Amino acid sequence: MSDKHNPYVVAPVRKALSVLELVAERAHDVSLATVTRELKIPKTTSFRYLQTLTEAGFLIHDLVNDKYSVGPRFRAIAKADTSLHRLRKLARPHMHALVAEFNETVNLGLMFDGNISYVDIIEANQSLRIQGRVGDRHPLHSTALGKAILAHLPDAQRKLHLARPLALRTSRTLTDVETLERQLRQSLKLGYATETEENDDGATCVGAAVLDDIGYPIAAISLSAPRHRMPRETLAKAGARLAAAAHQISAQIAAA
Amino acid sequence: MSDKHNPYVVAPVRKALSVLELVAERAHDVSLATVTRELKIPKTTSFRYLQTLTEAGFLIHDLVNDKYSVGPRFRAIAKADTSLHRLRKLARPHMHALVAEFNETVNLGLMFDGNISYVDIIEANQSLRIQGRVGDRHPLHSTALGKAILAHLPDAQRKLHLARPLALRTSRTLTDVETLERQLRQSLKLGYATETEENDDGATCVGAAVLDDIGYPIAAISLSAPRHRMPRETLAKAGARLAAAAHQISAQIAAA
DNA sequence: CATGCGCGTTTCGCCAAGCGGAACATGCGT
DNA sequence: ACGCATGTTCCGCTTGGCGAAACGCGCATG
Repeated sequence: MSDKHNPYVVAPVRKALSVLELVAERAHDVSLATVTRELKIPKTTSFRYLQTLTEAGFLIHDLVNDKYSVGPRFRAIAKADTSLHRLRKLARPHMHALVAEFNETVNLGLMFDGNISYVDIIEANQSLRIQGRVGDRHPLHSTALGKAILAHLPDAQRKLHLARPLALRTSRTLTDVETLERQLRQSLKLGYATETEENDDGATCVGAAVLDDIGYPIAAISLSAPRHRMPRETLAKAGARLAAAAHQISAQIAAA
Repeated sequence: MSDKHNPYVVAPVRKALSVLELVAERAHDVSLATVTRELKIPKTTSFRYLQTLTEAGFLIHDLVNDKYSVGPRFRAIAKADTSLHRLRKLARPHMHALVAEFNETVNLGLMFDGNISYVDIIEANQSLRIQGRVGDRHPLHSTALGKAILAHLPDAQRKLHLARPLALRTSRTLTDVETLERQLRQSLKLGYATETEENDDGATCVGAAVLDDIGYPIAAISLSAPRHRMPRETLAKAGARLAAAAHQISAQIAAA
């Protein structure tokens, strides 16, 4: 594509990104005149792109000095991207180790819009396996990922989540808040959460929360297997291993 | 501006940034269909913006899974911005302390395109003071900032810079490479560089390099004063203090 | 103090490119 | 094998992105 002109490129977008790059890479605030001179574009064009990037929050306009610099939206998404990229990077070796040990699918998920969002999945090398998909959303209350996160939330936040209607996913889905709260307290003690056919028939999962440096649950990892491959002892062993892995990931995150 | 429509905003740019935000904030790779659904835009429009952002390097397109994720150009400028922002933030208190102690102007500069670029300046509280401007470019060989950086460059890089024509800024500008090399070696020993009326008539400056964690000079700080306010003892004292400040800034940078 | 210049902002007419719907291509699931 | 969802290509339309010119403002200079 570098030697072939892409007919779908929207030229104003391309040029505005050049303006953003110039401002972000310059060590100091940039004037409209500097943008015009260095990118060799008409000053009304510079003016429009600077206004657009500022309106979108990617730049800020210092009205006193008539200079532009990087804005909060750019920094926010840069930080989001860095955090997520780093979380995945730190978690992956642990997930691979868990798959190697148990030969079951291991998932990394985040809480997003009051649900669990699957961020990364490393699949077991078996024909019969629990198969989530990256990008899928599932409820908090009926997944091991979700329950692990709920267990570590501050009381007020957890109560808010559990106050919402709790969907029946299977006949075994827990929807009684008191029962759930009791289970979550137990999970907090154990260091891992479990769900048995609460989200998908035939599936058992065990999950553990990944915490930030102040103990807030930012993600969770889980291991999923068909129920018959998860006798009580295996579940407890997997739970302990997930808790240890989640703890290591949390420590690595905090060490930055 | 939030309750008033800005007529200069370029709509495609604004919308494309929304696409970039969506992808950067999503914890996993995003499909064209997801962008279309979540931003409620026609799929050909999604397609165009995704192609444009990818062409610009802000996103990458995983052709196997037909998913988009954050690309190298976005990460590069995010990193550049973070680094510069952090450098300024770490340096500022040290610069303020130096101004407080000597009551002369203190500058932070970077090497940029073979010149020194002034990034931040804290001015002395005196009528007669040396007045640079943020954004100004000056030669390496005739400024304390530049000489401090040159002193710490690897031999090959320093030789390349000194091989270029060395402009006469004042009658005292050094242009003989051997003399400069000898002075730079001395600066390396002292921990600071000086220039006396080599860049501006009447001005004396002393500067020290800020190094990264592998010892490469990424920036420099300097103090500028009218020559008569800089007797030999003051110069030496300022030099030692600048060296100490630069060293502390370097350590803070490395501690991340 | 007046003038000129540089910079940023506003206006205006032009035209081409951005837009979006439709059609097409592909791959996957049933 | 068929239907559906997703991604890509095509096409005609219209409107908004463009850039030159004009205007406003502030600063430097004589």
